[in-house]
Amino acid sequence: MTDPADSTPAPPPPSPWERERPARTRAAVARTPLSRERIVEAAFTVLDRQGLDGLSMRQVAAELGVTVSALYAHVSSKDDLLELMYTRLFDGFELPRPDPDRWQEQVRDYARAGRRRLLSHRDMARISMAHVPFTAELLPYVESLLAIFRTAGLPDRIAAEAGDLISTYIDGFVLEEGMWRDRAAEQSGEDTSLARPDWREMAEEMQDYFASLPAQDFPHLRALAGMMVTDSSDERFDIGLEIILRGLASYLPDATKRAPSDDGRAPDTT
Amino acid sequence: MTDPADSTPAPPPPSPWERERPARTRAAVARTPLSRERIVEAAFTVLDRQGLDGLSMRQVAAELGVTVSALYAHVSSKDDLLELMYTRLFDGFELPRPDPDRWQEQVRDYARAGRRRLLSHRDMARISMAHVPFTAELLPYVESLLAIFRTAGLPDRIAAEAGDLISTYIDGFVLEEGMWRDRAAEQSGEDTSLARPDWREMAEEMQDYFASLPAQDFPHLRALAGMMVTDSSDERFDIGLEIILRGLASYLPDATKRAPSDDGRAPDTT
DNA sequence: TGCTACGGTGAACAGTGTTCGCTCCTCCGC
DNA sequence: GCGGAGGAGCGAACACTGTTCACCGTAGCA
Repeated sequence: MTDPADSTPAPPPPSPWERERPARTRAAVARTPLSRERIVEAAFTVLDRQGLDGLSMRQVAAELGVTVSALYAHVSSKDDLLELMYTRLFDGFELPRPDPDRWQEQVRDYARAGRRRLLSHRDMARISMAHVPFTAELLPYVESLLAIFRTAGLPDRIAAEAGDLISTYIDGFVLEEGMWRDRAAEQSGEDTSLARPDWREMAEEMQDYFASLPAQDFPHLRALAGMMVTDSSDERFDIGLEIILRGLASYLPDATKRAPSDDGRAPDTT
Repeated sequence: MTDPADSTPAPPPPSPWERERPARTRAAVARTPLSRERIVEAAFTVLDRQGLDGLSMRQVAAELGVTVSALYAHVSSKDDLLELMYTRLFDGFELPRPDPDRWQEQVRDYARAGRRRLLSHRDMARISMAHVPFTAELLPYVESLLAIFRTAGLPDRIAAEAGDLISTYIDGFVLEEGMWRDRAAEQSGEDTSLARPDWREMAEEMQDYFASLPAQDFPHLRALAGMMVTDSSDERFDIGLEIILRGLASYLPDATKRAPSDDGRAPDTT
């Protein structure tokens, strides 16, 4: 805020012509007039840099070169801001036209896309977990998911629960991913930027710990040590997803046809 | 933790004999000397009264008639305290001896008991969601769950993921329950003690809202309005659980035998 | 009787979300 | 061209938060 063109990445370029915008007598530089959109954008910047615990209204204000109280003219509270960020997550999420023959793949795509979006911003799963997509602008997305289930032929009770189930699964899975990442980061480097390869290191450490447990008390934990904590989370995510999908498929009227593994994409269980 | 006598519900009774403990000159009353256990207990009291957002170290200290800094002699941080509370949740959780023929019922019992415990303290699901049961004293519980899955005959990869899956499901479900409860409470009565019957009222309100949506844009949401938000959460919990169990069952070698609904307890899908 | 050890105190620090009175800039109507 | 009105942003304040640290009073031991 000291000089024009300082704190934000792309302020209007200097433009020597138009000597207008005479750089207000105040410290505030002449810049676009602080909308909800700009606040949300700045909040994401702070979130990615400092995590949810470091996301304070003052930090967001500083990011914009503005005082805290200015934010409250556009955002009614911090919860309001978090809800805006949550809603923003769904922007551009593409809604498939339900196809009964491809419903499992459509759900898979939906879930994977959801996870990808949650991973696109630090601690986003924590924010997502604290909200429910029942605001007016998010209803189309839950409608779309329910459409897939219902047109696939699932009973209503099952379809209604399935939406909650996979949403919870996505959020919960990514949340746990984030916890592992945080734990790994805090264990070695304070600054998260340098502590990238320690994630793998921590997975090994955890495996070693499981393997070191007394064999008579923890036979199963030892046996599964290699699978409980693995660095390829993608695979784990797909497995959990597949379990849910199979459970749902068992409720289809013609369950016999597509029961165990028919669509050729289910991960093998070796 | 496995003492024959349960953990702490019985602090030393007043004992009118022994007029000692001369009620220190200070404001502090003469009382047992502030252990970790007593701090956790007080924290639960504050939690139930004021919720997680109202659970501050100062409140806990006040509950004990003690200054904040005194707490830090027994508890290294607030996170430490929360972890203690999380661990305490498992106290007395009974571990079944895995029985391959009853594995589904055992998992159901496990899940229902878990949910019951989460419901026993306000906002407990939020605390649980932020932790992972990989500390030394909690490992027996995950071992026990894995034992059920493995002895039932599930492939290792599936068993490893199943533990995470149902844990996440339990936490996520109860967390959402709590959000509904909170929303209903804040909508009418500020004080949570008087706002009991409004939960049902809000469910109706939500159903009405869904039913009022434009029929052409939200056909499925309208069709499922009655099931998305119902006051009998128990039923919804069991349905989600059943979906997961069926998915898991589909991975059993002899999947044909117990595929759709054999154990007679699965809820019908009418 | 003196002394040490320790559990608890109170004040302080740096930070939080939120509110409110005020200043100053901009723009509109005259 | 000028005066007034509106409003955006400022800065200080309030009531909190988690955490630390120098101090002290009491208890038990020598």
